[in-house]
Amino acid sequence: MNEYNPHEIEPHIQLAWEESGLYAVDDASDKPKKYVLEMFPYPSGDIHMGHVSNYTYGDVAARYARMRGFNVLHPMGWDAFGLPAENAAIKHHSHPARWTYDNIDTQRASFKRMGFSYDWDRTVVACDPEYYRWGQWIFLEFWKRGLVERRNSPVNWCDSCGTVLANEQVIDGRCWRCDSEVQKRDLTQWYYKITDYAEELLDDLDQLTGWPERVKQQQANWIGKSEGANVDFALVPLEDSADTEEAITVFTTRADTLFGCSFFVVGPEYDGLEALVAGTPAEQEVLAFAEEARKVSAVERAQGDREKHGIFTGRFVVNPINGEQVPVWVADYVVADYGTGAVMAVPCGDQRDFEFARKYDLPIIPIILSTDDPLYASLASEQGRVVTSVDWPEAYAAEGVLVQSGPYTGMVGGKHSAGEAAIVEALEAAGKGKRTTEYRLRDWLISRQRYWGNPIPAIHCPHCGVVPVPEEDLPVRLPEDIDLAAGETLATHEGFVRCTCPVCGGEAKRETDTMDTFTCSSWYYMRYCDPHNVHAPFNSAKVNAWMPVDQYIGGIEHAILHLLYSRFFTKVLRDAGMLDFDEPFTNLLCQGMVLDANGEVMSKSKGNVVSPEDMIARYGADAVRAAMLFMGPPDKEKLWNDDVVPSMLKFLNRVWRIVFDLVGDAGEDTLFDAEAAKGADPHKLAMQMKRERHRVVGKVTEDIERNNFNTALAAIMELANATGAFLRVRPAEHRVSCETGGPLCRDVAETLVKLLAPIAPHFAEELWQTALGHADSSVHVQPWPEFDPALAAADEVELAVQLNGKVKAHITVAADAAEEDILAAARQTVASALEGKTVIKEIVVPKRLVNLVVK
RNA sequence: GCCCGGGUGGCGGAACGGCAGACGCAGCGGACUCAAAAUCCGCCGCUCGCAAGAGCGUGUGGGUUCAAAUCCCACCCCGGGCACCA
Repeated sequence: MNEYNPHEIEPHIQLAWEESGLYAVDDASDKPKKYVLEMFPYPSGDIHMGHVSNYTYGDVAARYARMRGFNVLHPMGWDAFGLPAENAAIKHHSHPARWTYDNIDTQRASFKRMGFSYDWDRTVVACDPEYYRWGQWIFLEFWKRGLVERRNSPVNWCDSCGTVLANEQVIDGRCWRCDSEVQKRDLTQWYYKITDYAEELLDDLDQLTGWPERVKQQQANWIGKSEGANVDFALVPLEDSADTEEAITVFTTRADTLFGCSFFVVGPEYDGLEALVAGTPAEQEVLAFAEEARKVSAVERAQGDREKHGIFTGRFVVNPINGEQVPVWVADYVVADYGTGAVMAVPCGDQRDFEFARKYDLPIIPIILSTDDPLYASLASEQGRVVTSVDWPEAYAAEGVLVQSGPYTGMVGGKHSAGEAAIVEALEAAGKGKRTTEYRLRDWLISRQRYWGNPIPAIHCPHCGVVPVPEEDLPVRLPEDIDLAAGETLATHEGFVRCTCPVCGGEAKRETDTMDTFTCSSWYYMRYCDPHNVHAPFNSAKVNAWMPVDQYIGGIEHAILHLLYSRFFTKVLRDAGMLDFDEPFTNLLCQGMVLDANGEVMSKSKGNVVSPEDMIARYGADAVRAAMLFMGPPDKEKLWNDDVVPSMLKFLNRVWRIVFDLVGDAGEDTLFDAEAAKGADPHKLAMQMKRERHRVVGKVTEDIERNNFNTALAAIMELANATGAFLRVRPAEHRVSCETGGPLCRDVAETLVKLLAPIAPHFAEELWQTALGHADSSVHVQPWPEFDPALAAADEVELAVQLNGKVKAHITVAADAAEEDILAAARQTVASALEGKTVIKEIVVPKRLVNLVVK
């Protein structure tokens, strides 16, 4: 009897797969397509358990789809630009490319050892000029379409990374990569105008029925749509000024509360602040206050409830709804880059304004109330203005009824209320307001002041301005002769910077910023569909044939970043006529983190990292794969437990023996137990075996379809257990007969092997070729086992008998027994408990239970 | 504060409103063995009981239902996202 030895079989099977090109994809196949994709890795070094989980899920999905008869595209590549490579190069006095490609080699070897079924011929490496060239091409396309902008504005600067960051890369005021504090700086930078697509990016979330709710929610939060109006407040001129035309515009979602506006606030970053206070008595004080307020760091600002500070500017504006003059304050609670950087303050309806009014003793005018409020009756009929500043503990921000609001008194107020609509309409008619929508989403800042990235294809000409590099000159190559350790950068690299203007031919300077690494990952999944194209980023027909990705798998940390940017790219390229779909990823699986046994994140500094390579070396890749799948549902966090891996090896060993027993020669049964077999009914056993085989195939199929890999594997274990029990008592003389041996046993053996093929691919392949004798074929291109629900159905079922919902006994009845017969049997079983009681209701749930309600 | 998840044995986790704890780990007992490992068989939520059995059990408190881990209401705790966004 041979033994299962993963270390012997895995390498030679991997080699055989590679030599036969088993996983090469044929574009011309007439099978239906299935695109299974996992987020490509950053080549940071050896693979970790997060990679194992991510890519094992993908590999199971891909292998399963292949066996279901799909033409499966399952590629792999590397997200190879980025700062870690550059830092490593500086540290080791080498070149980022070297570190990157070394790590890619390491990871590729590990992925092969894991047995992942990629078409390696389609590999995309983001730092390869053959790839980044087309990223530049796409940049130029965006430029043509008016989606590239270069502008000066306050940006997030990370000093330790030495570059600016996109909003999405700032987490609680800190850099996403190095966690150091981000500062605000005024710089001229390059942007992709993702806000042009804000509306569609939000609306189309509804189409994504195959995405987890939490991811869609996060994107919706991030885009942050608010419907409201811009309202103009005319500035009251200073006495010695003749200018009466000026106005300050605010954005508000609560125009219904306009009658309660008792003051007006601009933020310390407000553009026109200097002009506003010029010549006022407190000019210097106000400017000093604003300067001080601007110094507060992003981290500090992110700390929730901060005390509000403000100062009166000495100026007044006119409330457009009633002509009242209200004072203009500068205060630190106004967000600079949202809306217009100025707000109308309604302390009655807004908690922040309320607190500010309390602190600085500004009027609070009640204009919206609940009808339950004791004030309501008096104010509803009141003709004059009532101002109160004491009674309320907090602002009334909910929906309510408007009072003291002129013609709008009595209307419903609140966001999107009738009162709001009426007032905005009146403002629009008067030319003092305009309905508008604001988004929290900002344009995507894509320029980075780093070497190891895709160069922005632009040229600065003293005569022609900033001009695009002509398409035929692409790619703008990164110079290889650069000494980063010596402090050299693209900007100091003479050979890179000096160029001629493509428009006038004069001397010019090349743009020295590179693109955010997320631009590379925003379209790589399209390149996989046509990876060797030298004429275009991709052939549209090929991409339209493969895309969208049917199953995308990756970490939740990209819920906003990568997934939002990719959706944006897809929509732009669609509008450019290159794509015929709206969304890139139909189904999304966000895997949970792999944590250590105590629920802690694995990290080198904690010393709790479990090495996948170590596990493979000890137990083989198939056991590692099975353990990862068995650990829990893919989208939940998994607490890694080393003990699960050997237990999976044990399980595979067991199946190994079972398969050989099922189809091996007579007399070699290792599992047969003569004592236990005495009196066994061979025919009945065979029927049970067959039923279990069909039931489990149905269950495994359903579970894999829903990505419930843990319960799929549990079901296979059930089949193995049932088969083991069957073999234990199977009389030797029946082992080749029609029902009890022969065809049934062979069918069970092949079924077990096929069900395990996506999970333990080497193991299944070896059994398929040796034990099952299919020496010249691969189990991975066999059809998935069929199952017949009729055969899975039992002819007898056990029902629970409940009294008042509590289980008291069990009865076994024919599966098709009549309800009356079932009830009769049930009553009889619990007869003694029924004595002296009246049955007032009887419930029969077919194939499950009987409940007798008694009194 | 708003919005998503989640809370089930010693542990990881299962359960279309229908027998809570599938499957596995750990533990306990047995077979095989000189012995151990491996393998095989059995037990394994808690409490009381020699047992038959009884009672209690899915974060807490209510409710709906013949029947609730599952549905509804209120609350507590844990994880995540957004947040002075007007």
